[in-house]
Amino acid sequence: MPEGHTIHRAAIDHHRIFARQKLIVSSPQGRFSEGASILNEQICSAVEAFGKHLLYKFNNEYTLHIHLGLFGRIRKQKLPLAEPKSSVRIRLIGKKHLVDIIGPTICEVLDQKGVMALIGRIGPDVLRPDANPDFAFEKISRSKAPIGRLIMDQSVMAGIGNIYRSEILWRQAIHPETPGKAICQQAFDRIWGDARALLAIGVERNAIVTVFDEQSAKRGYGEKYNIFGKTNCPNCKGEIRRFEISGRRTFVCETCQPIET
DNA sequence: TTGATTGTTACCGG
DNA sequence: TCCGGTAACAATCA
Repeated sequence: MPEGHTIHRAAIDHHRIFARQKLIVSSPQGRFSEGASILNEQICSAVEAFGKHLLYKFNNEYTLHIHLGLFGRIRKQKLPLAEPKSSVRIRLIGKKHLVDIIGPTICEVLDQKGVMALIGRIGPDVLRPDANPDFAFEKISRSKAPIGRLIMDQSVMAGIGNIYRSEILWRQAIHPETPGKAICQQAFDRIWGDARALLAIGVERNAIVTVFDEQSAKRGYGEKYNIFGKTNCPNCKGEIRRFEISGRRTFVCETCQPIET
């Protein structure tokens, strides 16, 4: 679930239901009691996403920092209260809604300095209007690491996860094993633009959708991916190669995505 | 019970 | 210094 679009969607949604409200913040399992007590009964001023990091800002200058990792989930419900699942780490309650944060890898309270440090170490987020893509291109064009690794490196550019990685590179006909330094400005611009467009659609539809043929448009659903988890290329029908980049499965059509060096 | 999974970081060796 | 590999952590489902 958690690629960048999930977090941005949550930020927009939670800002809508929580901003300017005094929140009840609790730690049902008691595993985040100190943090919860700092934030409890404070007014939420903003909810923002930076890459896959979610920040709830409060008027007392403290910020709740959430990262869902691979397994974390966010569950929003309308009041009245329901019993939290046993894996709920922190629960936020506003006037009409509650949000449970389930199994995050990061759940902590940051001060202003901590927030600055966090934002400083995250690369430009493809979904943020204030992102500077030049920073990412600069890093990519100086690296000999494969582009498939670089675009998913959140300190290079933020937001892309394992599914979008294979999908974007296939759509842009770029081989994931192409070294960063072999990626020209135009190729990078295509990657950045496609990432931004796809993740924005992901935010809207609350799903990873990278296929836009007539059939799926008419029906409103259909195949969601072009290449991820597939055995044959939808374009040339050839066999798709499956391998790993930094321990994560990657899919490539050697015919449609020729490698450049 | 085992394995797989839309993620990240600390640590270590080359 | 930089790069790649490995372990650790998280929750759920088939």
